[in-house]
Amino acid sequence: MPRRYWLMKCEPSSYTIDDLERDQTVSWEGVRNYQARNILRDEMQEGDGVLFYASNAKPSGVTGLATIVRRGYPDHFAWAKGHAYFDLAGSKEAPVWYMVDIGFVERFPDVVSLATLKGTRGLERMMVTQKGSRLSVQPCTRAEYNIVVKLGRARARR
DNA sequence: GCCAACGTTGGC
DNA sequence: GCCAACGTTGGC
Repeated sequence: MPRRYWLMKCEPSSYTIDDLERDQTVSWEGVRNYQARNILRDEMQEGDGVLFYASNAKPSGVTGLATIVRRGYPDHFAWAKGHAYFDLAGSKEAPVWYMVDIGFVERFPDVVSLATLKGTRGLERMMVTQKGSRLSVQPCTRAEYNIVVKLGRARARR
């Protein structure tokens, strides 16, 4: 299986690339959307590349890179009664929701803003640049990933 | 804070 | 199975 690439969103009020740099690895629980669940459960593999995206931020954009360090496994918070991520769907015996672990790779010196992504050739078809794109875990192509990495690193040379 | 876009729920 | 109502996401 060749290395694949993803974009994962998180609001800075919950977790940031700085938090990930401090923690080095973190479990990505709490995703409660079936399309995203399918990606977490079935598609992500250890070593895949992740664009770490800050949503609802000033500005929103890609703040760094991560990688999948543990492929999909059941999100046990889904059956923790009283927990914010508790969900009636599924059970320990028949899990519905899944999570992965991600690891820190690199923090960009500056955020690559959504406006920049939208204005960059080659990213016109990237999911995050489309209007109304709400999926919190999105696939992207290797070409798109590489373009964003270049943008993120280029800013260090200003 | 506003509101458009989206996913989910539930009545019928 | 349709679709209106609702709650959430997330850009601005």
